[in-house]
Amino acid sequence: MPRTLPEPTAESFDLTVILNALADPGRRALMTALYRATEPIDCAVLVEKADLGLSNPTVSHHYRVLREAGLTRTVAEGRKRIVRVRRDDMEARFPGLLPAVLGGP
Amino acid sequence: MPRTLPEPTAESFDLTVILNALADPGRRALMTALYRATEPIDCAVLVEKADLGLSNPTVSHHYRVLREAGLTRTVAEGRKRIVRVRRDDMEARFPGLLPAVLGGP
DNA sequence: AGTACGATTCGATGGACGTCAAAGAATGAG
DNA sequence: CTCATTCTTTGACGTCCATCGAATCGTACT
Repeated sequence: MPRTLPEPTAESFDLTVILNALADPGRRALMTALYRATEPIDCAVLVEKADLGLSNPTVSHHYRVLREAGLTRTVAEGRKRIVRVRRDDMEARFPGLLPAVLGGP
Repeated sequence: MPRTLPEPTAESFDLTVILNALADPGRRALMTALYRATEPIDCAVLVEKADLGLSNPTVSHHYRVLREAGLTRTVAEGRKRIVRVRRDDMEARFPGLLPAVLGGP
């Protein structure tokens, strides 16, 4: 039974929070890898792709920051966490921001 | 005799530093006001436009952070500081970033 | 039930950041 | 030359943040 973890509405996005989230190299590495993936992806798989040298609690913390900034949507499916970029909401509120920061269209 | 204050080359721009600079509301207010101005502008005039409730040392600190991130170019002319956005360098390194963050084209 | 596994939370620690008051240059006026 | 004005630097203070180890929680598998 999939549960969507708490996240802000697109209307309540705060640019300061978003830029702070993207300002951290680890989080941006996660976002870049996630941004390239066209499909929702398992958090554990993504963190391997990003290849950060960070402990599990720290990675979990970064996922939370990204989600609470509105950059990602996380769905809990059993033990796994499936994460994706909220492209449409981000494009609606801050057009062109993600492409500019993460590269590519 | 105008002196250009120290600044990084466009090649050495660091996205982490740039996003950190833009993540602060006060600095972003300065940048937004500066971005709208098509001409180089006196720092003191700009800070009035932005209307931050900050002390002089703090404003000076923010100007320095923006400059050292590569976002602005500051030229000292006598007692004045003339500042402008490094549009071309920013567009060359991170196309679309400033428009996306500061709004408008 | 019990165990194993993945993710989160808690507590602590070290460092970075924003802020200001006071001291320190630099420049223009008298 | 001296003084006054304006910006910058320094030092200090409080706060926030990234990070990790250990403990906790929830789920799946036997």
